[in-house]
Amino acid sequence: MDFLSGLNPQQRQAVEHVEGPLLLLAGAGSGKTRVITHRIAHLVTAHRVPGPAVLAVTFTNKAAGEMRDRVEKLLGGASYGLPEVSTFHSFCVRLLRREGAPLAAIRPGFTTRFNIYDDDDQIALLKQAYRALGLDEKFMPYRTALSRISHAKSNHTAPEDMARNAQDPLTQRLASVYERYEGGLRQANALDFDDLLLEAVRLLRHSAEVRDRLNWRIEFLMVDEYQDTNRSQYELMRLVSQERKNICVVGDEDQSIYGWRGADIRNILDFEKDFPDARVIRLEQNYRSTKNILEAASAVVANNKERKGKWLWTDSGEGDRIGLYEALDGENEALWIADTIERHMDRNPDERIAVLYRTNFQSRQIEEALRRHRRRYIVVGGFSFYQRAEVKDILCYLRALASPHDSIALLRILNVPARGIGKTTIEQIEAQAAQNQLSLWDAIARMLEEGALPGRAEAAVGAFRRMMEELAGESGAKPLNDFVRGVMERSGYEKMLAADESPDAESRMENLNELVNAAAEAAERGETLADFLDHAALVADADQVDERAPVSLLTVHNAKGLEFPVVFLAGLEEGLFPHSRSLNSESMLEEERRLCYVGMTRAQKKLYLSCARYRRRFGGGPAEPSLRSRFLREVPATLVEKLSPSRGIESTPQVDLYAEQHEVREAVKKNLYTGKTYNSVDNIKQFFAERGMPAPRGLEQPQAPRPPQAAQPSAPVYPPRKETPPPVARQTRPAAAKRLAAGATITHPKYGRGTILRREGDGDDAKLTVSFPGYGLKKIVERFLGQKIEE
DNA sequence: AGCGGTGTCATTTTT
DNA sequence: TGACACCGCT
Repeated sequence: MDFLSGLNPQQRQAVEHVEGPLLLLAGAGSGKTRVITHRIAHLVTAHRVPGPAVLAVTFTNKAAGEMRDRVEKLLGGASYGLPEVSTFHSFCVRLLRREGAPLAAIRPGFTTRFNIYDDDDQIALLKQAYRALGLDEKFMPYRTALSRISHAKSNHTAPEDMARNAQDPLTQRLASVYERYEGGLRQANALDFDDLLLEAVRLLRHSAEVRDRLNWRIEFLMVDEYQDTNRSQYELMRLVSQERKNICVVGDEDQSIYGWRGADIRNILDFEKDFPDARVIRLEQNYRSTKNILEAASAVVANNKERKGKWLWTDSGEGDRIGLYEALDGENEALWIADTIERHMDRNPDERIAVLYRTNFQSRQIEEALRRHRRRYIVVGGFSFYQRAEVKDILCYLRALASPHDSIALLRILNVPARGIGKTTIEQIEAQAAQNQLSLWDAIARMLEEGALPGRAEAAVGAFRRMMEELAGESGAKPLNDFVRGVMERSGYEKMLAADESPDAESRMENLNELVNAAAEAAERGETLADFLDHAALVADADQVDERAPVSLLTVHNAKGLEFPVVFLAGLEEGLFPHSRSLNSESMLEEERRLCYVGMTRAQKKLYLSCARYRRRFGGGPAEPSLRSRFLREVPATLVEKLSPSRGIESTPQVDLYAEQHEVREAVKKNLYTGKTYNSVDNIKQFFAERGMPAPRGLEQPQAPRPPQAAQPSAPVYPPRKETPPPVARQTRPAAAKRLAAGATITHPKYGRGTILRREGDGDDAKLTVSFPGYGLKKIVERFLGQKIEE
């Protein structure tokens, strides 16, 4: 078989590279998956490398699955043995389960039957730590604490280190939360996602035997999306490849968008330093987008300093210019998007369309507008199957049955369904556990023995314990799916749902049936309960990305790795994209810019950019004026076609147009809009069914006629404002009221440097909304700022 | 133990 | 707007 034909010279070089470190800088749409899979196939067939001696590591299950499929297809049914394609985390789990025993020497209590704690579990553990320390979320939001702890862990900062180096009382206390958090993990013999990597690294450092064995087995290592690796992933990959140095990393520094999660862009920027004899190959030919799209995106990202520098080129034609629409407000932006989508679909019904945005809340208005056109769409993101509350509940039963000392799992189900174990009782048990360093399960046992609980509580807790013991006795005695079903029945969970009259109880029951199906499939594959739980923890596979959906709504982060013929990138405004939290740090701003680059390069044929002059940030408040994103200014004007209505806000609102729009809006509110988010086909179908309407186009066989009231909102007109003068003021009136316009940087005596996002009012009453790094958004009366103006 | 009212707060999220 | 934690009531 020949895996070299059909490749461009650089791709071919990469595929033919055999020994030694290789850095593959693969620009967007440059065919990197093709190169990786072909290189694997080439190694196996031309160089007689046994399949299993190749390890390819990715971040997502989806990427791993795709790669595995493609390699299998390339190698056909031949008997080379298949390479190992795995996510970082599942690779670590496998390693730790199989060969992790030596870790017990340096991590007392560790066994290879550890539990895996996901997000929810982490938060539950944090809550417990807060409670024990008498803290509440006002001290620090859970998410923030979690992120800080995660960063600390990944940098090998122990709780003691954090406490010692703490510069402020907040960090001081966080250190004790961190300590408790770690203690809770140990107590339950649990590893969080960070630990899976960290412990794998520790294992390989600690045990020369395990390390050598692994290095001997894995001859070639490939790492995908290298720009998104964090420190421990980097260390892990180094350890795995240290013997032969046959490490090939593939990535694009311009697409590094997970710095906030600990990804370290230096891993890719410094690869040549870390591996001095590394070969570097750039894949710069883009096979995805038109010339105009590519140039526009490249021009934007070229403003970044932290990059190795690439310039993508393409053989394809110029294509259309980039459409730019400046709407009056978020609603009109959404209406315009929906309208433009309709026109596209009329002309080209088979071209998939994506609407990308920076933050999830933006999807609401767009959904609303699409629903008005009865256009079928999906929202990517949101809850995956295994994260749903009811699924998680049953999984926690299973976990608590498989490992009774998994206190977080036990805590979650202790009184679900309600069985008379109240808050006070739970607190007592927790206190007992904390005092004597026991798991909740052991604490329960001891309190029952000692008669330490009041009569009613004792009966309830005792009954719970007996139930769990009985259930545990049945584990393994019957097929997994029967066991799961049994748990649902005996725990009373099924009964609880049956008694629930609320409309979504039915769908929750369906989800649980689905869980039983999943268990049945696992059983057929010969998996044990423990295998099944690993799978549930590591595979958050959602029923998401429906490839058939003609219109997808998703965040730019979620769009990474995808491509669409038509792409809308919405909400390009200062403070939204780039996000306000990034405005004060150069490196964060560069990440926003990369994010913008990722968004733009998803488009194959047509790219639309849009922004709004006014935007309603949260619920009810008035729409507030906003500034065009700096990224828009970075797109060369020659590549842009302005689509904004000629009759802009400068002109007086025309009453008839406004009235017409107003009517439409009212109709929308009455007939269609419920304020809820519908993100599955079934929901949309149900939504229309409830209202006795025909289902949206594409959902039903006979195509429903276009609703007559779907008017074309072509010339958006803004309702007269009550207080603030029209926004034109800001852009055409040069420095009328002092020079503190949005975008300027100021220095505040207390908060330091900050960027002005908004200005309200005038004269002495002028209020500024300023984003300060580390403090968030603050409103400040201009008068009090004195002369602290920097620019 | 479970409810309803009130206050607070709002990125991005591969595993 | 809407998700949540908390409080006080029953």
